[in-house]
Amino acid sequence: MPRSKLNLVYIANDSSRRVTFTKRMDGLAKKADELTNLCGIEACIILFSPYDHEPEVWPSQLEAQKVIARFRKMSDLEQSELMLNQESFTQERINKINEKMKKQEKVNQQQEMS
Amino acid sequence: MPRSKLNLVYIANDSSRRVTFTKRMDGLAKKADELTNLCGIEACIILFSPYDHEPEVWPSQLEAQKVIARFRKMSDLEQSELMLNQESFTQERINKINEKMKKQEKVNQQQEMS
DNA sequence: CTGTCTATCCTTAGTTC
DNA sequence: AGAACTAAGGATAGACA
Repeated sequence: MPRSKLNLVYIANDSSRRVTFTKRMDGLAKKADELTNLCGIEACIILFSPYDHEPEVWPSQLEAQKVIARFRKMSDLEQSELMLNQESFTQERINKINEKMKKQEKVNQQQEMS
Repeated sequence: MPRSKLNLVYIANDSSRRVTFTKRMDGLAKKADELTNLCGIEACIILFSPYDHEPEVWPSQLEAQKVIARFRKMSDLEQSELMLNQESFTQERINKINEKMKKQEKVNQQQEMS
């Protein structure tokens, strides 16, 4: 950003793109480090660079695995909750229909008697 | 950082910690957005806040799933490579860790000076 | 390519409404 | 609570070694 305003577009030049990548990767990691320290939270960053055959992982491979595992668990939990909600919603509809059928039956019986 | 130098430690006060979380989460997402645009790469951030029962995911749930899947695949690949060529791989990692430690040491020294 | 420097732009803690 | 502001500290593009 210094010396010139940021242009948010792909850097065509290979070497300067690589330099920017390294600098900004460091910056991003530092920001993440500050955020997690200041707020006492867990986080991870995964990022693929064409410069390395392994992905960049912050803060560490192990920590990232932990965060991903927790993320997965929560996703699963959410889906279960969603299904539970749908079940109860469906059950509610069934109950309502049953109510209606009972009422209708009652009406039918009364009509037969008269 | 403005009005006072940053103290990189857990913010005890609940409401100001939450404000800082929101601001810095935005900042982090912006930085990640810039990095991925400028360098044409894929990335994701997963982060657990105590303010929400679901995790913050950047740039999106779907994109994160993709990145994680790719990460998993590469991890497997790495393990194969590790077995094939353990020495050079290990040496590379050792070099990287040494680099990181040097950088951190430098940061520590700078912080002590200020 | 890797590291250092610095002018300039960006981010954000504290404040106010 | 939440949005807007602003001074001050931080990040970084480009230049250089």
